[in-house]
Amino acid sequence: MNAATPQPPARRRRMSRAAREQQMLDVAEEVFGERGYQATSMDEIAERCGVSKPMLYEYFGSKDGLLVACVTRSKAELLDVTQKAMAGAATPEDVLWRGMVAYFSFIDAHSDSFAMLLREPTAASPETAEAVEATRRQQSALIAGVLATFAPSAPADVIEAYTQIIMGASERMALWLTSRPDVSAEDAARHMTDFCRQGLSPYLAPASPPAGGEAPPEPR
Amino acid sequence: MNAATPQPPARRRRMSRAAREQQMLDVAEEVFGERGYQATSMDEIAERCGVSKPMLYEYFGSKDGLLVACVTRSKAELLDVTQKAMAGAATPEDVLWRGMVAYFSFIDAHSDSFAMLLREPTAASPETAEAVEATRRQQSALIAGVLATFAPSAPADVIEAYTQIIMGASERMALWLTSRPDVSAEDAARHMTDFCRQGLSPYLAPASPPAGGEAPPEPR
DNA sequence: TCACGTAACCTACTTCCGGTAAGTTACCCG
DNA sequence: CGGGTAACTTACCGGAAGTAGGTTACGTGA
Repeated sequence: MNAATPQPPARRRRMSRAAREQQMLDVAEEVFGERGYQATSMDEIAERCGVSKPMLYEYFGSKDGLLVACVTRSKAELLDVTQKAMAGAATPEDVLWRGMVAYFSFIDAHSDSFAMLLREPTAASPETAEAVEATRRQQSALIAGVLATFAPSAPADVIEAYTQIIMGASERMALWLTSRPDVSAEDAARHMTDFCRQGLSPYLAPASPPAGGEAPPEPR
Repeated sequence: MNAATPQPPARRRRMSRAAREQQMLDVAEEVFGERGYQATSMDEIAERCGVSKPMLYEYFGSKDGLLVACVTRSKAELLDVTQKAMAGAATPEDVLWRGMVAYFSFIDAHSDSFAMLLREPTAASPETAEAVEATRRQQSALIAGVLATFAPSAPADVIEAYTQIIMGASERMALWLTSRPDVSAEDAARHMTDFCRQGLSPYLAPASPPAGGEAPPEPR
């Protein structure tokens, strides 16, 4: 793959800690995405970085540590994109719609590495799984917040349960999306918002204006 | 460690292929559940079976193969229990309710090993992940069937999407359930059915009788 | 009841990979 | 231009997956 590009400057350069770290994460994300966590060896990642294995351990401590770093970075980016997208919304419905579109679009664009992120994160030790679960909690917090404004009359346990429902549904939907080239991110978002709007209807804020207008393109 | 217990019947018995296979699956499910996939060694499973490692390879080919066999067996059992529970239902709503209760109850009862099943299955090679995904498709088929009777007016793509939504939501909900001792399987089932009934309402069969009566205990 | 074939089983190994110790080299700064 | 530091390497260990080939218990027919 890189046989034709033996690095323009044939000499390998020393890089600053920060730069090397980002490069390692880029490479690791790519290789994990290609091969899966198990099938990836640290030696291969190191080689693709043009560096030797102990460097990876210097920076990330362990293979698990590297995976967690990848997941953390990607999820943070995903969360950021989603949050920014929702910021411009007027109505709660619009928040939901924009959030979903941003979420699915991002995953669709990064599908190769994200398939791993959505399924692989639990690959290793319980502590690793816990670290990954922690990033998921950030996302739950965001969703719970949306739900609380969207359905202010819902009791706390319902909010909590529905947060889990929406998280699980979104992840599975994202996986489905990556396996179906004919389904667009908007399609996925529309199905999700349709389902969720109805699901939440018993708790809907009564004061919701008569449909934003540019928001969800109508259940067809 | 085992110095004090030199096995009550000091002689180890030879077992038939079928019996040994089931015992191995039982032990593997237990150990995977305790330690997680990665942290479990084939030697440990073999030792707990009172047998040596090559036997495991004789029967299951590889560590992945053993995991797949565990998952397949458990998921088949889960599917069976769920299907049987739904068989006795009168209305579509009741089908949904009974299915959910059976599903969550089963997972709650087997929580230790099922936490692994729900999160760990993708831990290994892509082929393994695919094998596990295949068992998931059986479950999708069941759900899609329920949806088709529940919401006969829904178009095919909606059925498909909602199937994924419900699968993901159920799995996430199951995970949440196992981490929350104060939440019962019925609680989880109630939240799911409430949400789904509403979510599906635009496509509901018009002829659905005015609420079963003994089915979902009312959204509180 | 005893030989005998087969299938369950084991010992002893190779290989591969995660992880580490200890030494080396490029670069920055005075 | 010399010294110090931080990026980097080689060469190794231990442990677990997977395997080759031999051994022993058990059912079965004479």
